[in-house]
Amino acid sequence: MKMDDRKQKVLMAIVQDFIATAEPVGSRTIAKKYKLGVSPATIRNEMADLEEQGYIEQPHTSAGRIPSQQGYRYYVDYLMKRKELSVEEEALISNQFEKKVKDVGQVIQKAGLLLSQITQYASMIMPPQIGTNSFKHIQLISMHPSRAMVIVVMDNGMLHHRVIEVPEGITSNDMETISGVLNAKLQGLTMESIKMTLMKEIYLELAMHKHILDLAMELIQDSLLLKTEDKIYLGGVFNMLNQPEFHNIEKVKTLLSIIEQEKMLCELLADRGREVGGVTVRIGDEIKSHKIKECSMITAPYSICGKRVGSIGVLGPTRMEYAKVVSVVEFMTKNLSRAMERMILGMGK
Amino acid sequence: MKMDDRKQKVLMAIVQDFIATAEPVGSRTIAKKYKLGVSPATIRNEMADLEEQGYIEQPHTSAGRIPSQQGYRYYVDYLMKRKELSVEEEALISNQFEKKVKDVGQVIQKAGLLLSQITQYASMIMPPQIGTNSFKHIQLISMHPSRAMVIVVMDNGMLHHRVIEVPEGITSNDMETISGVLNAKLQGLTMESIKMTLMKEIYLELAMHKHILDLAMELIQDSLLLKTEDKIYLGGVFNMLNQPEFHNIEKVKTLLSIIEQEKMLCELLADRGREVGGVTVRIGDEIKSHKIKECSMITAPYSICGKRVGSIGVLGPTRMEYAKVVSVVEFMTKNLSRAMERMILGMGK
DNA sequence: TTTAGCACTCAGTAGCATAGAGTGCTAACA
DNA sequence: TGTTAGCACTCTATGCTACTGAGTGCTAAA
Repeated sequence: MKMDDRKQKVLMAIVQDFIATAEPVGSRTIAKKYKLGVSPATIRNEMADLEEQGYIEQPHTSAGRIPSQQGYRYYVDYLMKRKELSVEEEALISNQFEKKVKDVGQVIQKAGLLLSQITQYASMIMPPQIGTNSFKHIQLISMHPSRAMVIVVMDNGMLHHRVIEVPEGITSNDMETISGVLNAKLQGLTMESIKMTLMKEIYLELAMHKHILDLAMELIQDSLLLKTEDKIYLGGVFNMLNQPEFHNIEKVKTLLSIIEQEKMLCELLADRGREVGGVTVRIGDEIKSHKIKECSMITAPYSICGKRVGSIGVLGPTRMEYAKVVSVVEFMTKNLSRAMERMILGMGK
Repeated sequence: MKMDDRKQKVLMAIVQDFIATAEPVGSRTIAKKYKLGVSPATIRNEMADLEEQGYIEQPHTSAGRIPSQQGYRYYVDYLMKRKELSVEEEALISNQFEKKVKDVGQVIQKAGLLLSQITQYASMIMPPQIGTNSFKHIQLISMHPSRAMVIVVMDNGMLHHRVIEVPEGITSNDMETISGVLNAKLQGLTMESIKMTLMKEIYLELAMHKHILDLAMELIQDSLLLKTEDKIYLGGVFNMLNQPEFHNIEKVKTLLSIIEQEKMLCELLADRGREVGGVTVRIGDEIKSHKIKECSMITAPYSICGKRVGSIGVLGPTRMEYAKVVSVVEFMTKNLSRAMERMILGMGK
């Protein structure tokens, strides 16, 4: 694993140059551009070694070298220096998050847009998961003689609703009663605590409205249990088309067909692999989908009051500007966390 | 405008063949495949006429003919025969819509998915607009000493919510009072009827809570006025990549960059141009966006209880299967209308 | 009015030579 | 022992040419 200092410099030059140009890098280029103080011939020797060790590869004999997956990994783990955001970029993000927003969805959307604008790759954002949050309020609203809307509010501000069928003859007053009882009994509890015992208690109290109660409970359960909402904000996928590796339509197609399978992406976002300082970098095959090829993914969780509630991520070609994206993603999680907290808890403006 | 019978047949053959193959159509092909009972030479003469009149064009001298925009228009207006859906397709749609669904969003999503699956083009669906709907219920819920959530329910089942800041010291009871008054005064009214006079009345009654009332009213206004939500469901954009006209990356890029500007699409969806039997077909330039090239759009409104509340549409290359898509779009609006009605009004299962 | 025949046009493709980038190896050098 | 210059070699990319084939438009005959 330990590597000669000069080899590291050569590898770094190759990775950086390839990231910048998308062209295989030759020994002459390195000697000229990165002034290691040695001749191309020496660099060629180093390159031969690096290739033997698996850090770089050659598309064909008369071409320069490109980093292998292992090469990128070494770069990310040992060589890369964070590239901080420019003042303008930081300002752009901060500004956007200072503005008033209506709801969680909007914040998510904004974050996604920024992320893809700044990185020029695709962005993915998983909205706050509510699996372990607690129940805040339930409201039944009569919509029609035989229909009612159930609204469930979670204490983190998320909201779920559904229209259900109710037997005719249930009055608005009945609904108020049911809402009242449910609120009194369930408020502040997490799903784990809503045990059968408790349920029985409520059922007794509201025996007359068993049917409607069943439906309401179903929704509450759904809201509380639905772990991974399988919804995910995807943005800037089209940026990817500007990357030279996607000038080939076939590649674009496979990429996009994957991206449409949101579920799988969700899992990837949720799972934190080898995380370093909060940020996870997955390179090539490390994305455990045999179908995504030549892509890397950088993800990080954001939190509300220190509790991780969701993740954001950037998907780009393996030839990705890791140094930059890692910084952006990190900065974004901080801002997103803060914005979420402000919105939900009512701190600050 | 009147056209020779045989010319019509030739034009029809050219349009149909080009739609099917995406290759310029030659005189020999027409003579062989479409057996008009005349020789290629005769067809060549007809084709020369058709070209002169602007219905078809030639990419280059030694190629066959392709329909011009005007040619497609003539085809759609006078020649095309609806191609009804297959039994399987109808069943697929009906089945999907019979299933239980949670909310409007889900129905919309389902419709979009079906539309793009069946047509293999991109689908666009505008959710029900609430501009003129009436207010059903408002609920204030305390989330935190200085934050409350306002939930507004419209009588068509749409729901809007926002977290607002409230002065500390407002109790849950106060909120109940406010909710109560607002509900009593506003229920069933459309925005048009919520006039200043009425507002004053409420303000008097709730003078003590002016601030929070302002915020609540703001949300109600937003919910009621927000005409075009500018949200739109887009699906199956990636299908388009299978169309040979989009094998050129540049075209894909311009197409996709347009599609990202949802707002403009919204306007197109909302506006019904030359509508025939509920369905509007826009060919090429007729889509009033100078940037979308070589695309056609087929749109139709769906309704709830006879009132048009939204639109659905399909976007594809000008070389689109008009006959099929028109039928699909029409069939889909019917099903979507029914599903919406069922969900919101509580008819049927 | 229709058709057969024919010369003409032009995109696409295959073949071929050339240029250029980059390598690996060897031998000389510090 | 590590570094470098020189050189032969490999392989892609590019441009050129010739050829093929699809399809046309025109003319003259049926």
